[in-house]
Amino acid sequence: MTIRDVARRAGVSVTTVSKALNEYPDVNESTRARIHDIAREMGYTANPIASTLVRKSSSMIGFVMSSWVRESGTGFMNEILSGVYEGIQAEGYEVMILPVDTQNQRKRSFSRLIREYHLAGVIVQGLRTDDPYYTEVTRSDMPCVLIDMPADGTRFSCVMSDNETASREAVRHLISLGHRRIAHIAGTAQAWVSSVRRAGYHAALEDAGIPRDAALVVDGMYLEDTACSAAGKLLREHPEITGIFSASDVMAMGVFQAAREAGRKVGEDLAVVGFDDVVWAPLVSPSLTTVRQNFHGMGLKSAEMLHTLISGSGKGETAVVPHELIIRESSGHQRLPQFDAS
Amino acid sequence: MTIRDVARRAGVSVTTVSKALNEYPDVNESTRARIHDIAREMGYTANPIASTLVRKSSSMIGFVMSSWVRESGTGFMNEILSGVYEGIQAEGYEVMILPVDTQNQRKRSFSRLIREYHLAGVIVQGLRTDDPYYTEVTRSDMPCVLIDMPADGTRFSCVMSDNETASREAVRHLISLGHRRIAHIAGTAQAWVSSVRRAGYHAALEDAGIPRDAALVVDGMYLEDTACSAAGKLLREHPEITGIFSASDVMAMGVFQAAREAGRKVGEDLAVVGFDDVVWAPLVSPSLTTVRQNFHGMGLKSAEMLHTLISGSGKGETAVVPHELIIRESSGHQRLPQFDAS
DNA sequence: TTGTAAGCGTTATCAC
DNA sequence: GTGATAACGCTTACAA
Repeated sequence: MTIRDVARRAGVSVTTVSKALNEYPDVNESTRARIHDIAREMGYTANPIASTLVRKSSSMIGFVMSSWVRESGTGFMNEILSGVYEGIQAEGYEVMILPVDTQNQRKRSFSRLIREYHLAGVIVQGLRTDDPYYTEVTRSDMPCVLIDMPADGTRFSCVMSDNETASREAVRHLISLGHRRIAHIAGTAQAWVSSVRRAGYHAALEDAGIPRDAALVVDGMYLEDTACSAAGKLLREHPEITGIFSASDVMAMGVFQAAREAGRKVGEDLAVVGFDDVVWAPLVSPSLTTVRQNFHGMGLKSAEMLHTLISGSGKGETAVVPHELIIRESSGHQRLPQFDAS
Repeated sequence: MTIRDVARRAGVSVTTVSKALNEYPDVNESTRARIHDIAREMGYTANPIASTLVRKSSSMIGFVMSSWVRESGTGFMNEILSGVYEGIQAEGYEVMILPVDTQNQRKRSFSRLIREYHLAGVIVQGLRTDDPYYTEVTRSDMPCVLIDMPADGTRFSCVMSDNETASREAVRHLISLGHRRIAHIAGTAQAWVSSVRRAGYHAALEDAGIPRDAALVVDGMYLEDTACSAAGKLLREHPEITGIFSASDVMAMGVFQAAREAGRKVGEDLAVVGFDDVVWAPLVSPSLTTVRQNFHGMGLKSAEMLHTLISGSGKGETAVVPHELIIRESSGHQRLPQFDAS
């Protein structure tokens, strides 16, 4: 069934049907109503493929993410996507998920895909700033919302947690428990959030008048293994460390392992705070004190902001989604003052 | 840039270009080669929207799943999708994810969406057999692969774990440890896998000559809370139970909770086996003995089978993806014979 | 306010 | 082997 059938049935031209259904102003109110009724009755909806072809713009959006496997186990991609899908539902977008696969990167160009399918806009999540797709997407003039990435222009919107404040609070928590020698396991240098979280760590130290020590900041590359060996080295060379702030929960697990190997007890003689609050954070032993990010909220917000951009009803802006420090066992209890004098 | 530009550049008609690029036989080999070269040089690729419009078939497939939120925390949707995306990559399909949202079910008809977008086929995951979309999709003549669902026709393909054997092995494991009074927390009756897992449970009992007891099988609805209260009731009314086989890891967590409330020690005086091996199964305390499903493999296989169906190069069939019983702490150790005599 | 007709970029039909 | 030409189903100048 096509628009012609509706036109025939309504006794008008296809033009009128198209205009009526697309809510153009230049169509008689009663005609419009009648056409709407008939269309509903016939169960007609415009073929999106045909209208995309002529309009050169679809109601499909792209969701560019790093590969599925990389996020496997943390579960936050699900959260983000559930938010995105909730956000698009009202406006009737569809979404095309475009996982960046480094292996096939040469084969598929997203900008090509986006152009070919006339995607209305894209949401980009957690790409490194040196990822070819990052520049490819952001260089285009496509409506674009970046999650957890900095905007280098006003044409985009951004949604993110307040990573600096969150990190600052996490470290302040450690300080309030009496810790003074606090290390930081940072993420990849190429990931923008890493530098921001590091800044928050530094800010908290400064707030408390604790001098920075570059030797206490190591790169864990967001990988459990790397974090484990980095933390191990740290604990060996600086046994006076009593607190560690890890830029991700996954890396915090590496710290747990390193602590075990170093004969330290997390939650007792070593306080650990993570970042993300992944699903298993409350389940590990000891349960992990961490910064909860509202991933669902970020997905939802990004969908809403993308719609704003697409509809032209607003400019690009940055949205901050509230976080929350979740205190569990791994950060332990208040340290007794005398323990500090080591 | 369109096909006309390529045609102009090659000094042939658009028809010839189209035929050459689509590998039709009736085009001169040298012409074809030249056109290919020019197209590559110009970076031309056919507009999929336009070709979908005329071909009435796209290279996009649908992935119908239950809502994102429902799977949140288990992480297996990621696994399946990572497999699906790996499987489609070679053939160049795109994927449109269609999460079933019970709230908006009336608003969106998938068969309409599938028809409108001329999807080449669909993969359906874990819908209940009484879900309207299940009948909607399976009743259509669309190439279709069902994950974890029974095929009621030869037009579909199915991919699943051997749920019966897996359950049988899980329960046999409990029996081999010396357990005789073994309860089963089943999933929703409407989910097909539930009945199969229950059958496996019964088969294992029969294998060991242990009489069935209907009172030891309860419905946990795949929910942690429901499983918790069901298991609690079970442990209260049948304190002689020493082993519980749960049809999912999530429900096993409900069992853990119920055991705690009943003063039973999982892994010591109560053996628990789950199903799925979700990401946090090794992290809970005690770590969970469970059946590992190869979700990535299921996704991969389903993509391959869907391609077979779409390309017409094969009939629908059922693929079984290997599972594995992962023995951890929750099933405990060999029970001493004298403990049986209670 | 309504209708006619020309596209959108392809592929399919059918002559040449 | 190759090329006009007519679809595909829709939107949109432009004309009425």
